[in-house]
Amino acid sequence: MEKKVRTRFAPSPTGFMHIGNLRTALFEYLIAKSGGGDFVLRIEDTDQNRYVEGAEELIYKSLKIAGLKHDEGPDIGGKFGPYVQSLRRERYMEYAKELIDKGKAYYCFCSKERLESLKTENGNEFGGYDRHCRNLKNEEVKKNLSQGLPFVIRQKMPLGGVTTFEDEVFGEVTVENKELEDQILVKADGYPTYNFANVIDDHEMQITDIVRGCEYLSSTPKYNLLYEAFGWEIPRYIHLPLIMGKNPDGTVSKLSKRHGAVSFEDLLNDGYLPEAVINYIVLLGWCPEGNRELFSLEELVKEFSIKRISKSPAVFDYDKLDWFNGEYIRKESTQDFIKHAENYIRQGIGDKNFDIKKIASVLQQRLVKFTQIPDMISFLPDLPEYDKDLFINKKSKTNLENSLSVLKEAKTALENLDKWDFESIHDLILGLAKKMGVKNGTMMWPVRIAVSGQQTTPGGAIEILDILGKDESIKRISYAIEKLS
RNA sequence: GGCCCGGUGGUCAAGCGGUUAAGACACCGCCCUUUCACGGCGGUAACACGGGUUCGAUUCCCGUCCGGGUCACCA
Repeated sequence: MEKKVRTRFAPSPTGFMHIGNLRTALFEYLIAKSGGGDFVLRIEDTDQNRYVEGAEELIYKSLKIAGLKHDEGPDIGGKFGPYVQSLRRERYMEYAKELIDKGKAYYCFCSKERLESLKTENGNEFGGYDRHCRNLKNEEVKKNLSQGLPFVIRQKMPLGGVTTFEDEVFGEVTVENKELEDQILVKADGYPTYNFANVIDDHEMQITDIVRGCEYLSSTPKYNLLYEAFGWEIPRYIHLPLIMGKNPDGTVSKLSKRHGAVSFEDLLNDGYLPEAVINYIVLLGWCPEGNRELFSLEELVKEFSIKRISKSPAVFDYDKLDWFNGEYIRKESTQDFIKHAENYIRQGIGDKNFDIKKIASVLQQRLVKFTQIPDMISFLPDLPEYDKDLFINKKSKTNLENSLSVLKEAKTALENLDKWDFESIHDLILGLAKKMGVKNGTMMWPVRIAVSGQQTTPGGAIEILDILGKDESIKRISYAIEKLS
């Protein structure tokens, strides 16, 4: 029987959810779920210098918002716990010692200063560790230990030969062992390094599929050597192509802070919907079989296939994200949209008592992201100062003269209108246009300019009149008439 | 610099030896229209280069070039 798929998301608590990490989590989730397996969350906090307050909560929160529900984790438990590495600290040392006994690892007493001088000495910034302590005599090791000398434990790499592994997306990758440094497994503070803790935990938690960014591709042989040293089964590797960001000079590099908002929280604060972000990033390095692009998470679970993960890096493109966001905004129910937009709308209209629902319905059809709202509707509470040339529009056949007469007619008609709603205003204005023998545009354009003071607006003349209300609308039209007289 | 990986329009991408080389975003034009947006229609635009293999290469192999990743007591 096929073993049940188990993937894990293993972030370190850095205080933000990098978009690359989110994408990795998403793929891990999809691989687990599409195979009917489990998705495990493990916190990798082995760097005690990097402790960030509240970081773990942020991880839970982000996963929840993204809809990536884990089956095991620090917050919900599971039979392979604890799921926080600092809580598993003792076992790593035991495993490291086991490796020493097996002759696959060794104590190293080199000082950081010595290591540093190794690099500067020969002007060789890429020079690695010189394996100084690899062949220390047993007595010497014992002596150093008993003297309480600080030490690290290093992995003993084979000096020759090659290590080959199979990656599900990149295929067979071979690295010469001499390229592999005797990497540190246990640090001087007794904590394991990422590379070591990762292997131990993945094995203990019975992770079957290791999914991660392909920046780990070249260090994977080190992992395999560890698995082999322990005699453990090597998991499947699934390395994901990197997400790149555009640099100001036109080049690209691994997406990072300098490319702007790249954490999930930033994107959310920027007015993007989580569903849109998820949908967009899943298409970065993966594509479905057909031409469809819009997918819910559940649909992705059905559709996902490791076979269709691509190898080449993908540039993160805000234009496309914007498009997805617009699509998702338009798909929202009116209720949901209002829920998401309300605060932004209130921010835009200040203390004015406009109908939020009416504003929302006008916005939903043309919004790209929620943060645009205040600017888009700022003309509602306060009529901006504008140039009367705005009344001139070729397509609508308007000029200063006919705008004035249209506005005068509109004003009196509007003043006599008792019932102020979309329907009534609509009929009135259109009737007026007919009466005056002008095309609708010639009627609407001046009115819209008069009540908005802007060349482009969300919604047309009638919607704006409706939102503004009778008094304010007439006030603005009067002002325009004055301006044109 | 060593090693590893990649290279189809500006971006995401299908393709898997024979295609008029899909589709989406962006851009441009037209239509719709009450401005904008939405929607509809159309358009510009790509197989990095050089060698092989083959009747035939975007597709397979090699080299070059370009891009990225990695070389921490970070993850």
